[in-house]
Amino acid sequence: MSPRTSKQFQEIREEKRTLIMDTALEHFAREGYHATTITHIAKHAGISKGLMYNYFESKEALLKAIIERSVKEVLNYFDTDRDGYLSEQEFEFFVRRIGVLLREKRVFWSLLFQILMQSEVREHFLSSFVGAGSLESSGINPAPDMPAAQIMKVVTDYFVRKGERMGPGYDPVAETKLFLLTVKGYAITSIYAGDEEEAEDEKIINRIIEMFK
Amino acid sequence: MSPRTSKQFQEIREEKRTLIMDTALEHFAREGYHATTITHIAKHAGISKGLMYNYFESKEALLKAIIERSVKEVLNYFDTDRDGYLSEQEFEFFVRRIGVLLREKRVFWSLLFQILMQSEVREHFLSSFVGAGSLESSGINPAPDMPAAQIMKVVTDYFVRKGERMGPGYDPVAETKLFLLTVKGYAITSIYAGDEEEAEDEKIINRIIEMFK
Amino acid sequence: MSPRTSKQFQEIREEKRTLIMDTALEHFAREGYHATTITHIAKHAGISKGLMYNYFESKEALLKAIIERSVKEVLNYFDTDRDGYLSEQEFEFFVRRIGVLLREKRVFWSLLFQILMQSEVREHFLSSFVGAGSLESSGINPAPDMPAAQIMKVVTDYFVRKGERMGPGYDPVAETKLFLLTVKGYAITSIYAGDEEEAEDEKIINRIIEMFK
Amino acid sequence: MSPRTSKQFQEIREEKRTLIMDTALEHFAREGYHATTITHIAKHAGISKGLMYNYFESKEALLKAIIERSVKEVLNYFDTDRDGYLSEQEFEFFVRRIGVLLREKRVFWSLLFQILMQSEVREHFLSSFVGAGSLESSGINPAPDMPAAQIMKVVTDYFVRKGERMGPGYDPVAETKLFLLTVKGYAITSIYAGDEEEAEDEKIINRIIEMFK
DNA sequence: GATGAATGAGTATTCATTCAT
DNA sequence: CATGAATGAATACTCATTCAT
Repeated sequence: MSPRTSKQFQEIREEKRTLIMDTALEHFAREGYHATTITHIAKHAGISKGLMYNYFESKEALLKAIIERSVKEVLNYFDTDRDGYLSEQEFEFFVRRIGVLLREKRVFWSLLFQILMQSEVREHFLSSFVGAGSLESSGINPAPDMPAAQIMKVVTDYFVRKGERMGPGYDPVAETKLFLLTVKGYAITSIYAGDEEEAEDEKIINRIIEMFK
Repeated sequence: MSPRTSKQFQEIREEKRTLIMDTALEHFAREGYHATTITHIAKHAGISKGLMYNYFESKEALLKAIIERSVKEVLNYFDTDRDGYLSEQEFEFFVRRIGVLLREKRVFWSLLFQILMQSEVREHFLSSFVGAGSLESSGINPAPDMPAAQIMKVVTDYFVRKGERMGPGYDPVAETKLFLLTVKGYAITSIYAGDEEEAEDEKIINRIIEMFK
Repeated sequence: MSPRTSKQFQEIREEKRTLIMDTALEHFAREGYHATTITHIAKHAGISKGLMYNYFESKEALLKAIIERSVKEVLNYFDTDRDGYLSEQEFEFFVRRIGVLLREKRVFWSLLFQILMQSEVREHFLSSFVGAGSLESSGINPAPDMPAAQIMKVVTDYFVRKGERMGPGYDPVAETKLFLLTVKGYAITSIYAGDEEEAEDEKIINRIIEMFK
Repeated sequence: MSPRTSKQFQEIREEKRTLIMDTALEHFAREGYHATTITHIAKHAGISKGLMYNYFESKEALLKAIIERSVKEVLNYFDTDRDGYLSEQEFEFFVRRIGVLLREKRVFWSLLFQILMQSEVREHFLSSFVGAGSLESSGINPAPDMPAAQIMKVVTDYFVRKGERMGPGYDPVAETKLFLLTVKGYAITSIYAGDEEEAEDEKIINRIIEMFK
């Protein structure tokens, strides 16, 4: 009988927001952003279309919120590396973590790649939180203020240092690019592989570590 | 003034068909399939909407035709390898050819990847001419009747043979997967890289060859 | 701490009702009835949407209440004239009072005119308390039971009497119409004029009085 | 069998455009802009909703087109006065013409007034072709480049000249304002009067001319 | 063959209103 | 009394597709 406290309201909002985002992510990833209708999302989330708009200003805003959330989570995942230095041992750990991350957030990555593939959409959407060009191009000196760019820098530095160790025959720039490209390849392979193939993944990760450590 | 022969008609038809497909490909790739309207394509191709439907049954049919055509071209490109055997020298040639192919048909690949990323769409569209799962999964024993599958087989065989050469420490299955994944990573990197970065591509290709030859 | 008396409750209710109506009037007038949302009103009145419906059955009912209240106030303003007779001196006073009234309730008049301009809406809304056609048409013999109609009658009578004084060249019906029309013109000019122009209003009022006295 | 010529297409477009605008004007005026739905307009115009958007970019664009067209027609109506001088005889003619104009385009005026009454909407819509403030405020020296402003100037000049004729007791500014206000009053009275009352209009016009000539 | 007007099913979005708490 | 989450009917707008000419 007594009215809901503002804390209760807060909780309801948070829960429902998450529910909507999770549902939407799933469908955006599977059917594509355009092909997924708000009606569809609402139905699968068990709410009315109208309510969606109580939580998100628009379909695009919903997409942005999803990406923003996941990017934040991913970056948090790498927070331990923020000392800006990657030792050989840490490098191995780093690569393995990428593997875990890909498996754990498969649906999100699927969506993210999809979006990155549309040149028109890319800038409009991602520049703000990923740092334009940091993930998709192989450019090496990215703007240092973006979290994603920081990770990039850490990797680059690792290969530069390795270059010092390896002598003049070693090209750190090319090696960085090759590593990044391999990671991307691993990523899309991993994202779209059926679950039954996962078992063997370990071997591939080991080989990648072996190659670039 | 004299009435055109039916052969001339045929040629005009073929030209216009190509024009439409080229225009559509460009826009599908840049703005995405859904975001591209028939009106837009028709306008940029310099024809009327109605005529579009004279050449293609539907928007989907147009997309299918585009993919079909390009897949055919790509496969023709590898026709020399149809003897089913890839020598070490041929392997190097094979990898370089992939690089060329990616650069030459960037727009198409951009579109293809986009489509492959949508799990729902993938099966519906591609199973027919690429062979389900052949490009996107790393599965190794594909159906042998598909042209894409044949290329796959050639590659697999190459690594099996290399395995025999390398001794028991060498895992051909893992190595094949690693190679495919590297190629994919190279592909998406190459497709979405700006033109200014192309210059350095050669080094990467060389490194890949070195790694897997 | 002691429980509020029912009288206090009543007062609170009345105050809140007034607050809602004032807020709504402001927004209805400025942005238009349709463009103003309940959410907007509630937010600006500092209450919840739900509470709004505790005080008013519907958006339309709110509008009706606003108009009703203002019409009542306006008519009260003219209560002194209810003796049904307008002397020459009283006429001057009457016209000046119209000027004051327009300035004091600008926002309401703005809303009222807006509503009166929609033929479809007019009858539906206003017939009940203003008397159909009394304000917007120049018809001269209105239904005598409506307060607005009574004012109309007083004015008409004034001009009839003036006609007796002025002789056969004078047409009281036309003169009444001209007067009403002038008042209307003055009204919309006054309502929509910027505040800086108000200063000169006095001259206009004087000229109107001069013309019709 | 042969395809339509571009001239035929032109004609079809022109006709349908007019049909849509006429239908929409009618409904906008009667029910108000917001309350009139596109579906409603389309149904009454005997076309599909979709076609509406083939001719007008949006509901708002439709409204703008309607106003633009009518304003143009109205201004053309006064084109003869463009010599910038209004003699006494011409003044009489001018006033009568206003009367005719109001009767002939009643529906449009009804719509225009409605829009002018919403302060929020006014500037957004009308500034461009009417000249901001020229019709609704009584300011006297309007920007001289707007057609509506030119008419305004002609009127103002008329009263200034009359002031010279009338001597120091005559205030041309006040008189201009009074005239404009009377015209506005006449306008709204005329627009919203039923047809049966039109007959008597002549007398009023005569009185207005008498008063201001 | 060629055109673009016309259709209509579908899509995102809005908003008055209800109701559990 | 008070809240704001939830609903759903309505609305503007889009676009692949058809078809008369």
